[in-house]
Amino acid sequence: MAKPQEPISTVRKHDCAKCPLRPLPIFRAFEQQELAFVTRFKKGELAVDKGATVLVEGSHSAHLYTVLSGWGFRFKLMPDGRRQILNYVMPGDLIGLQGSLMGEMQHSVESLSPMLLCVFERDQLEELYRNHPGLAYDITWLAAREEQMLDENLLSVGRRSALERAAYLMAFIGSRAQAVGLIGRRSLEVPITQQHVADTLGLSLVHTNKTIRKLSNRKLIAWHDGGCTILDMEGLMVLARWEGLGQRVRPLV
Amino acid sequence: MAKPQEPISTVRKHDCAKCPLRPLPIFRAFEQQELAFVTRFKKGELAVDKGATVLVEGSHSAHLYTVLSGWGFRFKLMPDGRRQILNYVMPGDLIGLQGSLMGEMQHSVESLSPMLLCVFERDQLEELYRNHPGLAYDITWLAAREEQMLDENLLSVGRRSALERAAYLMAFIGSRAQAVGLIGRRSLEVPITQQHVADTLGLSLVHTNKTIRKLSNRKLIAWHDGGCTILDMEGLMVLARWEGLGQRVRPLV
DNA sequence: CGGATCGTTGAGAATTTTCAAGATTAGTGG
DNA sequence: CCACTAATCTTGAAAATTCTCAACGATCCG
Repeated sequence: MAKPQEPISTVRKHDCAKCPLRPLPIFRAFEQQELAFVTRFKKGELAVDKGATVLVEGSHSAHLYTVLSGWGFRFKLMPDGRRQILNYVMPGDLIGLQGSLMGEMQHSVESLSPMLLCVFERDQLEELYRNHPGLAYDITWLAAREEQMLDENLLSVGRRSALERAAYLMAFIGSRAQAVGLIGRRSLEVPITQQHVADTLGLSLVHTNKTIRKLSNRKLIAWHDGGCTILDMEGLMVLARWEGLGQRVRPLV
Repeated sequence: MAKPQEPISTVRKHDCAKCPLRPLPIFRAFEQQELAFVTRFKKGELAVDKGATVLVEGSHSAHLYTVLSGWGFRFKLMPDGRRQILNYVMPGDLIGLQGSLMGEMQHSVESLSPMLLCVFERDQLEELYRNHPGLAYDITWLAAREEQMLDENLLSVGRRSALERAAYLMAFIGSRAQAVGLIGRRSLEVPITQQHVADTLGLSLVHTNKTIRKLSNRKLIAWHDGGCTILDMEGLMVLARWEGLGQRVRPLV
């Protein structure tokens, strides 16, 4: 596991009206009035390095974030150090909602690359719900989407073989990343280590290594130090017996 | 797997003002005005038998439900029949939200006992968000809680040994059931088969049987045909290395 | 150079699955 | 009442998967 570093905050603030994410076809268009509120809701930006702990289990964060750029992951630890990665976070994802609503964070979030996060204040959530039902609905929508992804991940860890699981994970990450333009058409590059894969799939590092090798041999992915490239999304999905996410237009808060 | 039966609907309608659930200490008190809306929001009740399919993957349900009484579970199937149980549903739980928000159900729900469900209409969700921000907030809260439980389940399936996993599951179900008065102080009776346990833990039926035997031998649970009794919640939690759910007061919609 | 991270490999050990069979119980139709 | 079926739980043993242990190679960086 990478040694977590401290977040580094910056003052620079992207204008929500010129949000680089919102024009993507995957995100629904916003009303002028919604945009205005979000602009006001946004308190600033947080820039973190690769390997930084963005949110930590057990803490009471006063903030929630929307990922503007970069990769990260959500995870839980057991007292004896076993780690389970729950999901990956990518641009457009809202993180810290659980902590904001229910008080204490029940999981941590760490970055896989430098990340830029839009910072919102928990205390303004109430106002959002009171005055902007459309945005409130969007937040619930995003929570339901996270739940749906967790359902898929749980099915995978519980019922797929090691090889299927690894194929599913690569296809899952790849298709999500593609939808938000994180990876180009020809450079499906994912910045994770085999330890991350192991902790996501619920497998040992050694067995993960051997499983990844099989995917490489089949030319479905290519692994290089500190990351991998997805070569054949279609093939991965077939191997995993996975239908793919319904990638419908979604809100961006 | 039990053969799913058809739901049976009834006309009888509990008065929300006399809701048998709301007085429980685990649920937060409602404003008079919230209660009034919920009463209007509630379209009726659905009574289903044990083994009924309440919601089915792939369908577009126009309803969502709050469980008034009984047990059930959420699950996903793979094309070849492998089944993963994602979570259990108990009184006070809201089901069908994913389907209502995102269109198509991505999982199914089946009953483990006769159940009584309060029926709400998807179309009125919008009005709820527009006019009752407190309730909207509650719904998001419930979605976040579901996500939190899924996180725990995923950690368990991914990183706990078979014995720990089984212990966790029993403690998890037991503590949730206790919180909503589903099981009395001395009769911690859970109506599930070993096949359900296997499909929850991601284990084979045979190995699940042997694992459950170990829990029985340690006097942590007692298994009888078609269900089990939890004997030692504390012991189960220690064995699973599980801290328990933060059982805070929660909303009931 | 020395330390740290990351990936790779072989081999034995442990866990878990699969296969096959049987016991018990409850319900059903004759 | 009885024969029969279906569901559930049990058990043993072989097979397959996965884990642990123990190395080692490569790269990067101060």
